[in-house]
Amino acid sequence: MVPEKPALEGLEDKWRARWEADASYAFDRNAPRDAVFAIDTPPPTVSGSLHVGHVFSYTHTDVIARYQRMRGKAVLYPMGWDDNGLPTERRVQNYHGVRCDPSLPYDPAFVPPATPGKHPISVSRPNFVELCARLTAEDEVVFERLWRYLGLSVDWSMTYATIGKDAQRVSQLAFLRLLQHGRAYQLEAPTLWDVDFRTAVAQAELEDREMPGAYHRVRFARPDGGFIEIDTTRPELLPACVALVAHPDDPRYQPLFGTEVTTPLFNVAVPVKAHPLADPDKGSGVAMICTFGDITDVTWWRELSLPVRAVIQTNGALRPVTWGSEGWESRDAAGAQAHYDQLANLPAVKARARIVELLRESGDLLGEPRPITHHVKFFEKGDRPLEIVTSRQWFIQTMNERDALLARGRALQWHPEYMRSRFENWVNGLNGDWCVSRQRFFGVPFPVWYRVREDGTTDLNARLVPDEAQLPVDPSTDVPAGFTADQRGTPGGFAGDPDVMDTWATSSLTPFIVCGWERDPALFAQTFPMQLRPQAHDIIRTWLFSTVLRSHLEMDALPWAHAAISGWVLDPDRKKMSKSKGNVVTPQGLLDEHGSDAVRYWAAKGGPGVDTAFEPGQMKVGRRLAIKLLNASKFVLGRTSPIGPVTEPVDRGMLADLDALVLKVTRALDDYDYASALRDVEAFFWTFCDYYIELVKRRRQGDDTAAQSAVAAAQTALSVLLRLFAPFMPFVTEEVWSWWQPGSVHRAEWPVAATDAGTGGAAGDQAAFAQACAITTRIREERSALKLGFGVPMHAAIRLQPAHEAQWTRVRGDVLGGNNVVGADVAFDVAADAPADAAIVVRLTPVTPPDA
RNA sequence: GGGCGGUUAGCUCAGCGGUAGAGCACUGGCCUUACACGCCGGCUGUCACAGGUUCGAAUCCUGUAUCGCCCA
Repeated sequence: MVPEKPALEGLEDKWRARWEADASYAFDRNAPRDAVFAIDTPPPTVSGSLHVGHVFSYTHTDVIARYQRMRGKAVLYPMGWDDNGLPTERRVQNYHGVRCDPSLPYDPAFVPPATPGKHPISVSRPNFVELCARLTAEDEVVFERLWRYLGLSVDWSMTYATIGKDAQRVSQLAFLRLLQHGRAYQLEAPTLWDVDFRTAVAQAELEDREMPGAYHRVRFARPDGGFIEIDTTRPELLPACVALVAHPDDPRYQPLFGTEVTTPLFNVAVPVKAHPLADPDKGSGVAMICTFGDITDVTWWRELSLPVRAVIQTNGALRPVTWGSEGWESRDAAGAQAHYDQLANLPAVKARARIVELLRESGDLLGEPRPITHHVKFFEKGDRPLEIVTSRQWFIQTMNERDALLARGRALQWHPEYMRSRFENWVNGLNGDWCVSRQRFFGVPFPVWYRVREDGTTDLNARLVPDEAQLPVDPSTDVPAGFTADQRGTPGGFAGDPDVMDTWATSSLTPFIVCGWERDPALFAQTFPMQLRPQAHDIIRTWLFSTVLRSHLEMDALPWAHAAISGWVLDPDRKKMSKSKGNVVTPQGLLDEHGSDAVRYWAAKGGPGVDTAFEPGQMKVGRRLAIKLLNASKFVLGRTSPIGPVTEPVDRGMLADLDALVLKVTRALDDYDYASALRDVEAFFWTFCDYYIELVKRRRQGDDTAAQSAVAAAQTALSVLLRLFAPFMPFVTEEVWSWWQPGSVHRAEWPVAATDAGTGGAAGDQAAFAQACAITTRIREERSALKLGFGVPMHAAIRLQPAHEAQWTRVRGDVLGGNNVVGADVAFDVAADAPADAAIVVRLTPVTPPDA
C-alpha cells in the first residue's frame, strides 16, 4: 500500500523495531561452512564517546554485511564492547572521583558520591571494578541504541564485552596454552614504563612526541688527567651511568676504547665502549649509557654486557641509594652520597634541574645547556615521558615469529592492497617480544598463583595454574587447587598474580570469542577462520597485528581471509576529527538532522582506506536521494496493471542497461568497493527517473500492449534498484519494499543479471534508448533556450543521420510524448561523419505562439 | 631519516593509456497530476611542477615540490 505523502521521518524507529522483533539479522547456525560470512567487528571503546569516525567505518562494514546476506550468505555479524582497560579506569576515576587502592578491603556498602569531590576517594579493587562494570554497562546501552538507529544489521544476540566472562575465559585459556607451549614467559627485564599509570606498556602503545629539551655537555675524567666530553639530554641519569660509548670507526675516541673514565659528582669508574649504534654526528660523538634512559641504552646494556645501576623508581622519582654498597662502588662514596642525597626522591625533571646546579658548581658542566627539540617516547595515553624500569613481566613471543607473520600478512587480502605495507613496516620494526602484563585493575587477571615460601616470600618459579574447566578465575579471590582461602599470603600458602592483561591481549582474541573457541565446537568449525576483519588503519599495528599473531600461535592459521581498512574522517581543515580539537559532531545529532540513510550515503561514498572530509552537504544529497526513492517508487507503483511482456525498445533498452549495472555493482561489492557501487547505482537511478520515466510516463497511461510493457519494465527496474540500494540505505528501501513486496528487502535475493532485469535486451535496444535520451537532451536545451516550460506544446524540426532512421522509428512515440512535442518534421540528412555534438539537430516552435 | 598515500572545476571527489567528469556551490528558466525536499538548462579546469616512454599521458616511468599518515 503506497502512502499518499511518503516521508522519511520515523523510518528509523519503525524499521529497527521490526527488524528486532523479526530477528531479521539472526545468524543461521545451520548454514554450511561455505555459506557463512563471518565478520570480526571492531569492539568500540565504550568509555570513549562514539564519534563520526565510528559511524563512517561501521557503515562500511554494514554495507558489506547486508550485501553478503542478500547474496544468500549466513552472515555472522556480532557487536562487541571494549570496556576492559585503562580508558575505562580513567573514565571511572573522573566520573565518580575515586581511585583504586588495592590494599583496601572490599566495602559492600560503598556508594560513590553523586558528584565527584575535589580529592579522590580511595576505594578497594573490587569496589573499583564494580564501578567500572556498572558505568560501562550504562555506556553500552547508549552505544547499542545508536547502532540500531544507524541501521547496523548486527545479530545482537551475539554481543560480547572484552571484560565479559567469556572474553576472560578465552583470554585466560589462550594464555595458559601459550604458557604450556613455552610461547608465554615471565621475565625480569627492562620494560617501558608509564610513571603516572605505574604500569608496564608495550611497544605498540608508544608514540613519539616532539618536546623541548637541552643538550648538557658534561665532562668525565680520564686516567691521564684529561677529560672526555659527552652530551646528554638527561643529566639526572648520571648516577645510573654504566659506560660511555662511541662509534667503533670514530678516530677521536678509538684510543679510549677499553679504558675507564670517572663520572663527575659520583666518582664511579665506567668503561669506554665501542658500538655501531653510537652516532658520531650527535653531540660530541660519545654518549653515556645509563640504566636506563631509552631503548638504545637497553640495547647497549644487553649487547655490551654492562651492569645495572637503576635509579628511576616506578613512580618516576629517583630512588634512595647507599653509595659504596655492592653495585654502587665509588672512588669517593661519601662525596657521591652527599651529592646523591640532594637528588633522591625527586621526580626526574626536578632532579635534572638540581643536578645541573651541582654540575655547574663542580665545574663539570661545560657551557650552558643548549635547547633542542627532540622526539620523546610517551605511552599513547600518558602525560609524562616513558621511563624504562626493570620489573618482572609476562611476555608473548613475537620476535621469532616475524618471518611467519610477514607471510601471514601476504596471505591476507587487504582492501586497499597498499595497507599491507603498514603491517610489514610494523613487523619489521619490532624490537622485542610483546609485554602483556599491566599493573592495573580493570582487566583480565593472569590465571596464575605462586607458592609462598616458609619465609613468607613469594616463589615466582613455583607457579600454580587452574584447570581449563575452572576458567575464568580471579586469583585475587579464587583459590588454587589444594589450598584453602586462609592460606593466601601465608608461609607455605599461595599468592595470586596481581597483574592484569594488556587490553590487546583480549582484543587480539575477538575471532576466538566470537566463534566460540573451546566453548562451542560446532560454531567454531562453522565460522573460523572468518571472512572479514574491518577496521581503521590506525590500529593495524595493535589490533590487526596482535590478532594475526594470536591466531598464528594458537591455530596456525590466519584469523580471516580479508581485511577491509577504513580511512579517517577529516574536518574541513584536513585534520583528523578528534575530541581534543573540539571539532567533533555527535553522531546522534547528525542522524536526527539528516536521517540515517543520508548519513550512511555520505559514509559509503568514502572508499576503502580513503580519508574523507566530514561533509554535511553530501548528507543533504543523500537525503534528497532517499526522498527521490520514495517519490519515484510511489509513481512506479501508482500503476501496476494492466501488465504484459516488455516489448518496447525504450523499455528493453533501459532494462538491458540495468542488467549491465547489476553485473558491475555486484563485481564492485565482491571486491569491497562499495563506494563505486553506490556511485553507479545512484547514477543509474537518476537517469531512470529523469529520462526513462519521463519518456514513458504518458505511454504508460494507456492499456494497450505498449502501456503494459512500460508498467512491467518500470516495476522490474524498481524491484532491482531497491535491492541494489538496500545495503546502503536500509530504511527507505525497506519502507518502499513493504508497500508491495512480502518480507524484508534485506532478506530478498540480490539481483542476478539477465534474470531479474533480463528481457534479453539486445544491444540494439540499448542504442535506441541512448538515442532517445540524446534527442531528449537536445529538445530540452532548445526548450530552455526559448524559456518555455514543459507545459507549452511544441512542434519540432529534427535532423538525424541517415543510419539512425530505423532507430528513430522505434523510439519516435516515446521521444515526442515524453517531451510534449505534438508534431515533428524529421529529416535524415546529417552527414554520417558529423561530430557527436552536431549529429542531432533540433529546432522547436511553439504550437501556439506565447503571445497569442 | 625510512615507508605509504594524496595533489583533477570555488568545494567534496571519481576517472588511472584514446576528444577532461559527477555532485555541491554559482547562475538562467520552468507549477511538468511522483517529487518545488522538485524539474530543465548554463558557467567553471596549463588534471602540482619538470623531464621521459608512446602515434597518443590526468592516467605509465624518473625526479622535484607540497600535504597527510605510519615507523625510526
